[in-house]
Amino acid sequence: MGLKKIMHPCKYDLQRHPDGDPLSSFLLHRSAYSGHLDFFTSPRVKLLPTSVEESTVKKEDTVQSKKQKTRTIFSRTQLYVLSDRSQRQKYLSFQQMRELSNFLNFCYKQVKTWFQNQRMKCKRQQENNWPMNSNSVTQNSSATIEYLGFYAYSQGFLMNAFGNLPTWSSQTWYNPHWSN
DNA sequence: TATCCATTCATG
DNA sequence: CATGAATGGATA
Repeated sequence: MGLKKIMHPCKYDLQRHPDGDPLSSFLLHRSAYSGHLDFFTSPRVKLLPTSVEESTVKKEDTVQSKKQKTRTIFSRTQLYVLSDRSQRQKYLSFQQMRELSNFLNFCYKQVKTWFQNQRMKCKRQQENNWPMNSNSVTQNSSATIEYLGFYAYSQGFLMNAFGNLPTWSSQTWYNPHWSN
């Protein structure tokens, strides 16, 4: 009727990770976490040590309560998993994306969007005759191994081998709104 | 349905 | 200002 399309409530919602990334904590624990791991020493890593946590502050009550597009800041771990996957596989199917989103704890839509943007970015670089130097992400990282092994990703099974998920399992900071 | 693409717009 | 997540339209 009068309403063309219901605005999804998930659209303009504050979309920040309360925590930098639970994933990394988990991964750190899983791997030989000796003191401080350099972990993701991606060449493109920007200096944001506490930034992640700082970024958490959302402008919730700012007067600018207009339709602000929220730009999600993915944690380095999440980005790593995403890039790693994108390098192997350019296109994922629903299932794969859903599984991935499930693992990373954000919705399918976000994964899809990320992959899309990633493809465009990649394309850009090729068109610009980029030197194609440094391989972006570090080739090998325990993260991938852990991540693959833990979730038996290739198998298509979504089960955690350890049974007990840390507090961050989901629900704490998972927005049901975004599961679109 | 998803993807491509230009564009918007929040962040650093 | 550059990067990049998210949007909307066009298209298959």
